[in-house]
Amino acid sequence: MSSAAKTLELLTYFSTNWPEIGLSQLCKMAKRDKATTYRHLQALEETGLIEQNPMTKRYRLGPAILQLAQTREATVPRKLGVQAPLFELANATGETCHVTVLSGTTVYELASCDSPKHGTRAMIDIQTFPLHATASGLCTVAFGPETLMEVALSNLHPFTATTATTAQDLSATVQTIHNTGFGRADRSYENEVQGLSAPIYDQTGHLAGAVSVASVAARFTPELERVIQNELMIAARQISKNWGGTIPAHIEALWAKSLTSENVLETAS
Amino acid sequence: MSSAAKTLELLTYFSTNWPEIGLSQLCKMAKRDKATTYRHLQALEETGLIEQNPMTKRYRLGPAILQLAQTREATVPRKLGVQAPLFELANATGETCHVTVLSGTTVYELASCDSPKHGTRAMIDIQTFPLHATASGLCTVAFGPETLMEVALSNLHPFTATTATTAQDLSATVQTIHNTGFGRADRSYENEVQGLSAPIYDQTGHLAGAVSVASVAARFTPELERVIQNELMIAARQISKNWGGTIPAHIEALWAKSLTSENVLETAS
DNA sequence: TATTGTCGGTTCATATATTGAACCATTGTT
DNA sequence: AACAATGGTTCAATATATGAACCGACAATA
Repeated sequence: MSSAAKTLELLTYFSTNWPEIGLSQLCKMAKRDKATTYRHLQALEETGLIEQNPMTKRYRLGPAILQLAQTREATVPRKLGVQAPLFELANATGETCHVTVLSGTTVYELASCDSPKHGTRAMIDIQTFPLHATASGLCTVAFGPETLMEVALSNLHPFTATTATTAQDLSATVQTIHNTGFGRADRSYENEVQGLSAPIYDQTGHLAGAVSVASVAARFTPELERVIQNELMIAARQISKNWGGTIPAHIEALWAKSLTSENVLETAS
Repeated sequence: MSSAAKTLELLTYFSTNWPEIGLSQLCKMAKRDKATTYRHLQALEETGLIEQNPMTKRYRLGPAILQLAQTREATVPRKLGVQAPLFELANATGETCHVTVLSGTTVYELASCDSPKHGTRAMIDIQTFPLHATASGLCTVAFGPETLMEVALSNLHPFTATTATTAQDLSATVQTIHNTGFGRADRSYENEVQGLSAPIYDQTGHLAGAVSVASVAARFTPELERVIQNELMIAARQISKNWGGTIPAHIEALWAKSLTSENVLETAS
């Protein structure tokens, strides 16, 4: 691992739950030497990516981050096209919703929106989504570049009893997604969370990310699932449009089929 | 210079004007070897700080930036408390306004706001403000930590004919600011730009940044200066309040004195 | 007040990771 | 077809990162 990579990795330890970190603590977290970590922090501080709180002597993310974020959003306007549809989705479904983006072989959270409807909510507080265990991740594997499957296989960490931990499990799960057009994670990342997701496309015509709904598993029903799928389609289409892309015809076909068969199921029951 | 620092420095070459950069171009800009730069870019890409546009093969800022920005703003809510007062300031003065923050010994731009009032505007497109040549920088030197003067002295780059380039010039300029409570830069960064600024404080009680107005020098008059100073005080007070601080009494005293003497000047003329 | 533990920060010999000239494969231009 | 860009890769030389031990400051404890 390069020194630069080690330095950059330090940034990932900062989060809204853990916004300020002291030197010693950071050493423990990163499992590195104090002197090394200190020098890395200094390099980060020089560029303004982190700064030291003069009161507590602890470190926190710095102002340069905001600069870069502004440039990023000006370059690739992603968040802008996400806010409204995501808000709609959260309200329509009454659940917590996320939008993730694929960069390289990693699925990053771009935005999330909680619905105020229920007291209990599915809370997901991660910055990168595991490919094999979350609805977003699985959806990305299913419709993203081929190479993602290998990456997913290289880390099959078992989060819960239903996490796919073998190549067979995973490819079966992905196969289902290929057939339905919706990502699905049945308590496979957290025990009480049921995830559903749909792919998002941008102007390149390739998959750019996913939009997902994380339901509290206890109240997940087939009716709710249909509602969510319906809203996911709307959100995915809108976000793709805002990003300069469209949902490919083969996905739209899958969705149409999915809904039809479910309607049949419904009328049968 | 550490390898990590070199890696991080690459990020500074991305801006809204120059949002995507190819490997070779970046090498030229950073004056580094291609192999080195490539490895550095890879390190940045691994953490999602940059990504490669799959169409053009060029690099651009990545999605992880947005994550970090969200965390930063949740940790230290700066932008939030700036938007409204800055907008007011731009409208009231009819000029381009900036808010800068001090982190370590560097003055970063946090936000800017153009007024639509005039066809010509003072455009400043930089990410870090030179301490010795801009109103914000000078104001920060004047009211920030003592050590800033040394840093300022170590780089007296002559941007224009009126830039302070000697220790005497600089300390005279800073002395004036100490006396008036307003930063001032008379065409010392760009030939057509006249800058005025006021300090901002946060809950630590120390200087946290500056708010500034960049006027087109051709239309700068004593009356406009008074208007701007007045609006700067309002903005500085409001932003400091939003950041959990207040303008120290000695600064308020300077401002009160400044305004009085100017009123005298006005009635005299 | 002496003791202990922890904190942020620093030093220096050791050894490991970084470097860059030269090279390759593609692509687009003349 | 030759040329000049581009992005990407290799490997010996060496410059750079590393971490155990150390320091001074502070806070809690006895």
